[in-house]
Amino acid sequence: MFSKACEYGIRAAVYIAVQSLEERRVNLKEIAKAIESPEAFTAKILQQLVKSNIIDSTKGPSGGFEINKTQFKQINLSQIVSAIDGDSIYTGCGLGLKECDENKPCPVHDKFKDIRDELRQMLETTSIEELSLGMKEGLTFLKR
Amino acid sequence: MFSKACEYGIRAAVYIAVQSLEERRVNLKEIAKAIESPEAFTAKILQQLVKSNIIDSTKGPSGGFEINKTQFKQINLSQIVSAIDGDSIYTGCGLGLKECDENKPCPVHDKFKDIRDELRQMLETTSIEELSLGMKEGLTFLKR
DNA sequence: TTTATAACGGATAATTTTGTCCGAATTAAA
DNA sequence: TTTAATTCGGACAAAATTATCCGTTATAAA
Repeated sequence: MFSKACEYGIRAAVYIAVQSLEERRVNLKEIAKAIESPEAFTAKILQQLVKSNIIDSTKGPSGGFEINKTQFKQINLSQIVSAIDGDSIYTGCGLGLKECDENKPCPVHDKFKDIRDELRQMLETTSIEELSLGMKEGLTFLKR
Repeated sequence: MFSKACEYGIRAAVYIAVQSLEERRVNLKEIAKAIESPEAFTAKILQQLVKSNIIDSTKGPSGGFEINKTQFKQINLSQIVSAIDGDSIYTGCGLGLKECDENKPCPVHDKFKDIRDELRQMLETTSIEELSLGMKEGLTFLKR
């Protein structure tokens, strides 16, 4: 469904969010360990999230990553996915055709449209806040 | 969503089905041209479909690929996807966790489950027959 | 029986994605 | 002011996926 980079990106964002709830800024090493991801690769992904203004970063000692609490409700999965994988998941044809729309649909166009609309709906309505609360309550997990 | 190989595989299967409706057996060259796919790569994918008993092949002059009409109703998208991409699309965790289930769910487990169940439902209930009929009527397309 | 056609199978190559390394820039703490 | 911690950025490497090549096998037609 998503690229590996995107999976790591979502996991990292959720972890950062959970820690930000407690006013904790976290660094790369801690994040990679917490979500069991390759450190250097995760660094690249975090940089993308910083550039997309989804997370904030601070250099130097006691630096690291955090999410501004005022944005908690506004950041959703859709933004993270778009930042990392682009929006091909929404716009691309299910069978890989370059040109596929209502006028010239592929054989599965309508059926895929339904599924993708629901996926989009889900990603857009799932906030980072919601996900971090589930984590905080110990109901969900980010590794294994 | 699917791998490129899987996209080509579905397109090829639909094309073969449409031609089989008219009792036409088609060869690799024709298929690759019709669906605008790389010939040699498509050959590999067709071999997978043959091994999975989704399509039939015949060697030699006037040989090629076809789909047994008696199977038209039984072959669905789910079988093609499973044959090429495996069933990770059904079973894998949306965030890439090795271990993710009701007992130890990732933060998006439930939401993804809903989407994937619908995807599965769609793939399982969409037959190759249905798709080939849309093509035959000139309503859907396999290239561009 | 010979020949040409087409799928099959294995090796190899190109491209993309995933992952690593390392030095530069920044900045808080000593 | 110096040092150490940390992100940032670019180059590089490994792995996976996509794609090609070419000889082998089977078989229909000549």
